[in-house]
Amino acid sequence: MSDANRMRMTKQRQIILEELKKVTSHPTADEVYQMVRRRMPKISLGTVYRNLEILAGLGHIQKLSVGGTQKRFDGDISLHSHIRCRDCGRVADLNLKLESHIETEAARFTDFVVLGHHLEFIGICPECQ
Amino acid sequence: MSDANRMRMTKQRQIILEELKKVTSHPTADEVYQMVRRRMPKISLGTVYRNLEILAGLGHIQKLSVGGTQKRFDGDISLHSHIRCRDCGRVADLNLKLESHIETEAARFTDFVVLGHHLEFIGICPECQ
DNA sequence: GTGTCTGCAAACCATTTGCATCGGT
DNA sequence: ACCGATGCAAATGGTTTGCAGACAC
Repeated sequence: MSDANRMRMTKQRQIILEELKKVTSHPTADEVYQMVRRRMPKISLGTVYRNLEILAGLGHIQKLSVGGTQKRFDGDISLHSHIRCRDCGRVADLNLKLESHIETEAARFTDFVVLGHHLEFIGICPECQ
Repeated sequence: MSDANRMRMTKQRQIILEELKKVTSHPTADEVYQMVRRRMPKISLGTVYRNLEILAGLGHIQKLSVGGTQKRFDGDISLHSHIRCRDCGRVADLNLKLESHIETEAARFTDFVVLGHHLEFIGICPECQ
């Protein structure tokens, strides 16, 4: 699964990756499915889920830990924060970064080993205002 | 729903609130159900879900927007960040707060109306290390 | 040829909901 | 008495999985 040596670059996987790199939205698995289906009508939703998981594991895409019921995926793997619409769930990028030592700082307050962080804003998108 | 005047303080609702205020963990709906069941064995899971939603709407408890598949609830309604265990999903408080200007700052970078933010750390809890 | 990947459909799991009845105010 | 709340069970919705055949290497 996470061993790139044994991973096959199937047509399905290729197209999922391409479509995700094309957009700046942060599609849910089902939205990726709809996008990919235009180019490959026979692909199954299960395959989309499996590949999103694999591609995220390899670091080619990002699985977003945002609120809401559905997971969202991002073709942009750079560290950046997001804002989610309270009303429609849409997610947009927000180019605000925390100082890089925030995790070191956080480690002082917990007995957990700190691995990373997410900053998410909640708001109302232009469409919903 | 959100009109406190019309809300009845049923025994179920009372106990759910009490149990949640008792603990510093951040239980899932099912964990709350298990806690409440000790005092009220006939309560239904549906009632727990309905009341958690209502209590959160009234601001008596907090619904956490953390990653993971299950929603979690917090009897502590103060603004604070959390750290979630990558391996077991456990959530703990982390007394690290961002400067209060962060939302005003964020508003400059987006066309969303900014309403709030969540800061979540990911790590490995003592049990899982 | 081998072993991973796919499509399909069924299974899973957290959460929500319809409904008849109950109980707070 | 009114109308919101409960218990129960079925429905929902997103995601995962088992399996037999297909395909990348």
